Amino acid sequence: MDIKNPLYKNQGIHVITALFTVEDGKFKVLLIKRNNEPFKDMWILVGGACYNNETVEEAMKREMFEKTGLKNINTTFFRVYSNPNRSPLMRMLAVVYIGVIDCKKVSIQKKTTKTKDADWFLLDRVPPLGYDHSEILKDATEFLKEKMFDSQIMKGLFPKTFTLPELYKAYQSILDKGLDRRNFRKLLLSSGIIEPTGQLEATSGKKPAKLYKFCEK
Amino acid sequence: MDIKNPLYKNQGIHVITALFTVEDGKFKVLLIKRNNEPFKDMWILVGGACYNNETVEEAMKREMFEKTGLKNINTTFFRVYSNPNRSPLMRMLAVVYIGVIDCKKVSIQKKTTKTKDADWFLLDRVPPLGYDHSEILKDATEFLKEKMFDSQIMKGLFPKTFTLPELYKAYQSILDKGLDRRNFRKLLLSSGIIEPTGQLEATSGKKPAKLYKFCEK
DNA sequence: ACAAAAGTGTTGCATATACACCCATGG
DNA sequence: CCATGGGTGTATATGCAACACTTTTGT
Repeated sequence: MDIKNPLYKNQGIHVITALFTVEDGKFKVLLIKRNNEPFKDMWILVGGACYNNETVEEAMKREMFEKTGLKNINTTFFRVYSNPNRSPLMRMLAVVYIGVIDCKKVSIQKKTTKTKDADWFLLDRVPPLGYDHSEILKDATEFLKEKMFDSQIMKGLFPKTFTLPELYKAYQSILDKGLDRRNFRKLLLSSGIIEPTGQLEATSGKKPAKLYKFCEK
Repeated sequence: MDIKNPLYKNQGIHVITALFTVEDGKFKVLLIKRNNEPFKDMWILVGGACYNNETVEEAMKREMFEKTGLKNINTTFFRVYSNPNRSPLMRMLAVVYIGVIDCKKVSIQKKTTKTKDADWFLLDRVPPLGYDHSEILKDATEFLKEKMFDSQIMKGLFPKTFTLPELYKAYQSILDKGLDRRNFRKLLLSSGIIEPTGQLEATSGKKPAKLYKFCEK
């Protein structure tokens, strides 16, 4: 392979994460505001370029840390965007991940050398995004709704333990529709993605709920 | 983005297709023999580098044509392989597709400038492959077996019409196990991925079977 | 004993599985 | 009329959806 060949040279890989949360019953996504061209001052999903010595998973984690200060984020591969013109300066392939975390358990770094702001946005209040990130976000939201029921994708929202009523409310917020409370319970319990811990929540004023956790692996 | 930055420069994208067939009841994969370093004289899956002006889908189709002479192959995205050392000369991300075709309806170009041979291999007779293609082939085979029942991934084997007994035999060959003939019929008919054409096969010596086709889109 | 929220159960419908018989054709 | 292979049906089990009642706690 001739790395001077103009057909191949100057290709790059974007690693992007659509990071979601549920805060006070509201479904939100994390965006960062760019400090440099291209798309200076525009909001985009968290991400950046993959280095030569990294897997895309490693690059995705590094970029998340560099641009938001977040570490150990649980993410799932989503898909690849490869339109040659999706980035204006050079040809950048995009490898996109999806994650969900509890925004109250972390603090987001607002400014870095490459970003001038970072914040959680309600899904119906997202501004036009740089690159093709508006399209990516739309697709990623659909994907999350589908995969919530048969994957550990929601583990990041409840990394330790949770009650079924808590989980139920989070699912309703993301799906933006009502679910049968009792069937939801049966569905999740029989799915094999969560397991009981045998403990009860610390409560006040009502019947304490049982604590569950997402299964390991 | 600084394209002289050694962290980013000289990255490339491999587009790879695990192309399968069923010939005389035998499940096979198409391999090509390399003519150049690296992995000179070794067999690999069909693929090559993505150009700057192509989507990965377009590159996948071009590479398929250049290295085998095959056009209009129906493929499905499988996954990304990003180990930085998976290619020895430079960092190459791999975007992998899966397809299934009828090998009797096409002729494979044996030699090109980059390949010195091309052939269908029984899955249990595949030699050690170049790059990380042995691992990719193993993963892709698993994926095919799972997706056969709820996607159009098998459309390439029967691009026009087929009978249910023909389809049944192909499925058994790929899964390498027995299925209930009558339940297979009901499963496929109710899946919505195939539809009857109203016609019968041209037969000799037995009851003619009805012809079906994969639904459009 | 009451309010509030957690937890459990039942029934019907749809889908999947296991299994047996009938039908159309060519020779 | 028979051999070959295609096509259909039924009974059972399993999974999902709609729906109502009981339990536990703090006050």
